Amino acid sequence: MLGCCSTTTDEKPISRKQREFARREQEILAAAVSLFENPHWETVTVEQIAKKAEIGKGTVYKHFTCKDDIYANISTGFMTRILTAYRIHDERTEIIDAIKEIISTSFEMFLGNPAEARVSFYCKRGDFRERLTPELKAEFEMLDEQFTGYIGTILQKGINQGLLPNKPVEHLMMGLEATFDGAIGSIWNGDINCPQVEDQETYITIISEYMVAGLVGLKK
Amino acid sequence: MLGCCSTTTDEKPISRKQREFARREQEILAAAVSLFENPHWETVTVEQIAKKAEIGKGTVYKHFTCKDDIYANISTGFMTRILTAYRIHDERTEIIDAIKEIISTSFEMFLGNPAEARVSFYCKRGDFRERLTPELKAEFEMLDEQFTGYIGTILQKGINQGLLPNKPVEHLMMGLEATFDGAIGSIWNGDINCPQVEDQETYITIISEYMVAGLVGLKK
Amino acid sequence: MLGCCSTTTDEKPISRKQREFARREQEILAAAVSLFENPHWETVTVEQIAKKAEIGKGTVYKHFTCKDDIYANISTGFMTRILTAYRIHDERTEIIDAIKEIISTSFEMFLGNPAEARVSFYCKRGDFRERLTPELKAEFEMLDEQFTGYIGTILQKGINQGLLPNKPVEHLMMGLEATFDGAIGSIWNGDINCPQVEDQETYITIISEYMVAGLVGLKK
Amino acid sequence: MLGCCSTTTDEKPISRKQREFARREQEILAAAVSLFENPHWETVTVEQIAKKAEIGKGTVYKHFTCKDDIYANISTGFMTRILTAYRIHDERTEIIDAIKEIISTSFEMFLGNPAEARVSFYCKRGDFRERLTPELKAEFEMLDEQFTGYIGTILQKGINQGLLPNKPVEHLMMGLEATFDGAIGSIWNGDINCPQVEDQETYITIISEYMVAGLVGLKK
DNA sequence: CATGAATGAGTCTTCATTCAT
DNA sequence: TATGAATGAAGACTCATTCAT
Repeated sequence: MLGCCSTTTDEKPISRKQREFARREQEILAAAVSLFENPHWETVTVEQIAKKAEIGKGTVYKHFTCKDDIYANISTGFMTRILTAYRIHDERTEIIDAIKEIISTSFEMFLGNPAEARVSFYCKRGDFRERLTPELKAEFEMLDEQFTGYIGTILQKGINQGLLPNKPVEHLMMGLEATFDGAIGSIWNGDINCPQVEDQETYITIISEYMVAGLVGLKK
Repeated sequence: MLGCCSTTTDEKPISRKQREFARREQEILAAAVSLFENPHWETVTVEQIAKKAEIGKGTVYKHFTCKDDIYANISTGFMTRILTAYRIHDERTEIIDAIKEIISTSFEMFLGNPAEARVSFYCKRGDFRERLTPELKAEFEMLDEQFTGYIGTILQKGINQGLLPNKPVEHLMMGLEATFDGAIGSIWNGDINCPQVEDQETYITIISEYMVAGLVGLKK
Repeated sequence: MLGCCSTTTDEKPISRKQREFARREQEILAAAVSLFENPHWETVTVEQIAKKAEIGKGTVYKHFTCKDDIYANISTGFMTRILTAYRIHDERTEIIDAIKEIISTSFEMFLGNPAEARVSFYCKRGDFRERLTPELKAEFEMLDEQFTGYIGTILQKGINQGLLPNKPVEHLMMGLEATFDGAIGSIWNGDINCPQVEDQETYITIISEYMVAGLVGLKK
Repeated sequence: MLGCCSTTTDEKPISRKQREFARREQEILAAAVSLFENPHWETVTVEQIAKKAEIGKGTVYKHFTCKDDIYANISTGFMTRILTAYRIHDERTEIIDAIKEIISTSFEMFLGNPAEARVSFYCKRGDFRERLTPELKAEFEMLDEQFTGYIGTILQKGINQGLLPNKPVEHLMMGLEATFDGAIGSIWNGDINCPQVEDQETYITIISEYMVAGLVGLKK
């Protein structure tokens, strides 16, 4: 009945009222996301979200047990959408292209949805996960697995085809993830990190090439 | 004359009292650092710092104009120490080894001083830098330049020796920095990112190799 | 919608809850006023007001955006009451009597409601007005106009009837206001100013006569 | 030895050191006055005064027991200077002119020395006087008496000459003082009180005329 | 005497969460 | 179910005054 309900498969959507209630949940999340767009997203208050969603503050708590619950739902929703975006290009047979596709899709999703991406970053923190209810925790773990599973499969194919170094896929993924996370962080926070670069796009190109190079280069 | 005074070269530390005052400043910073060790470092209050340093709250404000001033001083101090650590191995002639040295030194410094490192990360944020006084801003910029200067010189040598791709050193640095930042972030935040890894050391080894590979691999 | 709402004409006070909320606002103001009674009124804290009103500190901020907002509402409320008090005697035809009536009503209101009067004095300060929201600023200006309008009309009649000197009513008002303000200030602050006087009433009589004399005396 | 010492007649100014000490006191007061020039004078801190006087904060407390003591000394000094200014025109024989002279001198002194005047206003407050040491209290009382004595004598002459109404001089003074205080207050605080007036000078002229008119007008 | 470092109570304001209607 | 008023702990920062050197 709470935030996480959006992911449970409602077998029998009983009635008008229930549908309305479900829709309200999405409205709250949408309001939150629109407010989180600015870099000081952590300072957005529950009251502001409620106002933006044109509902009462108390109602927010009918849908989400606490503020963290809102964060969590934004994050899981976003992660799900990324997975979906990945799968659109599933048919690619060239492994290296597939990897590049994943990288570029990831950049697109993160930079195109800064609010959700920022929240998702926050939701990766260990201490955040600790605070979560077991249900949400499990949901995050499931999504994490889907990510590693999806990317891991592709990397494994690359290894099998001799395109990538024969190392545990988890290890290969670490470098990718670290570079991606670091790059995104730099873009969000920092004038400091990418000053000589004319624009963001160039930066992303450089980083993307670096990611692939690091992956392939490990081979020897 | 306040916090930042630690960086001015006191030509003649006139008296006992002045020395005591300077020491007190270090005690405050040490207290802050010890408190920032925990992942919730941002929630540490000035009062807690004062209590830890066994002084009154007001005294903290005799040394630092505001909380941000404390952050900034921890960060600049840490950055200075890293630069010093880099330079110890200055005599290395093998470029690739020099790069590896920088990477491992960085990991050692960041993971060995999590509090200061965390704060330094925070101090890289653009909005933080904006809030700073011109003096501190300039100091940060100077340190930033020393970093890019130091690493840039080594990378340039690598390019000249044909060991690294002939690209602007700034571009080469971006990948390195992004991966490093991302890896550090993963370690701090996350159980999520390195689950299959037995220990942190392995993770660092993997990332370090990845960084070098990404650098060298760009060549072709 | 906050503090100032007391002055908007609630067309349909929709519900019990709304009425309760409005009442609470009055209770806060009443608590503040009762606390402002003592001469150190400026040192009264929001917390004290809240405690007196038997509510939480945070609740105060549901009704008033800041401390100044409380001051402003007390002042506008008081000014409105004075205007109402003036108008009770509207039918007077003797101009000099009307003026005396205004003077004595003013003294009664200011001395009978020292807290509100003191705050109102404070709210006349230019720097206070600057800090105000445009809405409150406008409300004050409106009230100021009503005051000058009301008194100005009477003075103008006096001029027309040849009872008062033919000068701009604004000029006539200045002397009145200065004397009144000064007298009130003396009473509030000072043992110093009226020592030989047996009691306050005598002082007021003297000042009132002086005010009228100054007004009429300018004629020649 | 403290602030108030400046008014005791040093019978034997023993030596260099003592003179230096006495001069220091004047420097502190001068620093304070220069700082009190701005309308937010009450927010000036002891530290600011010390810095301006180019001495240590502790030294201030060697000369003045507390902040109020500084206020008091500024006020008594200013009051003394006003009395001196009054007496310059002592030879005037026309009573009405003498009164006008007092009024205009007062305006000149108060508007020409806003810092000292403001402080003096503050020092007239009953609660301020209460906090004072008996010595300072007595000094203020002495000065108050000199004021009432000086002006009272002139007014009495006016009464004797049939120029002023035959009332207790104290009563006559009350109106004058109230108007003067109110006018000064209006000028300091207020955009509100003198809007239609082109400039301050006009306002003062109007008020001055009003004061004389009030005085003389009481006659009948 | 001169100093200025140290103090800590006191200020306003914010906000996630609760709960009665 | 929806609401929004109420809560109160918490936080950054100030400043008159003291006191050891």
